[in-house]
Amino acid sequence: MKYKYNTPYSIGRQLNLATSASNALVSKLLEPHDLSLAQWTVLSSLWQNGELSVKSLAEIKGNAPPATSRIVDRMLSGGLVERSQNRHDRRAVTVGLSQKGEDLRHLQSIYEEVNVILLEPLSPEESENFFKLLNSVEQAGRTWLAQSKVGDD
Amino acid sequence: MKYKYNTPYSIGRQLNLATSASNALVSKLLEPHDLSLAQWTVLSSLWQNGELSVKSLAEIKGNAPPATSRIVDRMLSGGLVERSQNRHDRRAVTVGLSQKGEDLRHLQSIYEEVNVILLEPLSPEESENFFKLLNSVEQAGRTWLAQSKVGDD
DNA sequence: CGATAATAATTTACATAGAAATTATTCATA
DNA sequence: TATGAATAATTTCTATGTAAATTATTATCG
Repeated sequence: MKYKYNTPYSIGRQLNLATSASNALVSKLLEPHDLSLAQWTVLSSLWQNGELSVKSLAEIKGNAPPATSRIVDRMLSGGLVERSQNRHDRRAVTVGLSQKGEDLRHLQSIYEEVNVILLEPLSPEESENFFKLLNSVEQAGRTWLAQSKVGDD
Repeated sequence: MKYKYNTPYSIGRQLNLATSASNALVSKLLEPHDLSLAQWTVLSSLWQNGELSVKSLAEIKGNAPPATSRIVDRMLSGGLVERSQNRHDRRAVTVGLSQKGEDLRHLQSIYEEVNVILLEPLSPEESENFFKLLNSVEQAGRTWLAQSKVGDD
């Protein structure tokens, strides 16, 4: 079979393909440390910001609280984080690093390795531009979604 | 809380954020038609290429066969596709459109609507460039992954 | 002040994804 | 041509994601 399939000129499709390649790469790098990408993301948020609520962790990762709540559960079992009650708001939970989680702080820089690998074919200007384009597209998507909710489509 | 959180300058993170916004947008557009993104993707592949094997569908979508096998199962139950045995290779399965799946062909163009929404803030040149950059990044990731397997890291 | 609305987290239900193992079939080659 | 390697699909297991419902707590406002 010489020619490949017909595929649409779809930004959504290309976004998914690139993201899935990126995520596979990160998973590979994290494998020796027994960390999933989702877990690394939580640790990274804590390394950079200190203690955070589940809501904040979810915001940073860009997904819904239930997903984050479960990841934190697993990380608790794995001894990577600690959970305590927020003193000022008893609804809220404070998630912080355990000693074990703190000791992995050197893994923070993995995202830089990934940047280097993914951006290898691009010039510094193109790389910078790419990041900005991704951000524009994300904002355009979110803006449309927010408006579609107002209109109650 | 005036200032947002500290987040890494991570291409992987920005890819995930943009992709998740895009996917949420598509899901919203497909909702009235009772289709998931995964199902639309299978239909789109069939609309553009005619009958395909599970392996081919998985390749086009860019994921592993088990995922595709399951989606096809659900679509069979929903009457969107038909399954038959490949005449030349009895291991292979041929997935084709049912009448119901054929009747949804007008939904093929949804990806163009999504392109318009996501690329709205960009000029045509920037849009074209963005698509190429996504492709470069995907290839860089896949190349690295393939090499890491040879080296048996 | 007290009723109602909003918020934080979790639970449940369901869809999706990958890896590994399994089965059936085909290919390659000695 | 017979046997071992490769391939196509599926099943099982585990991890992850969203949406909706639930619980507990806090905020708002008449």
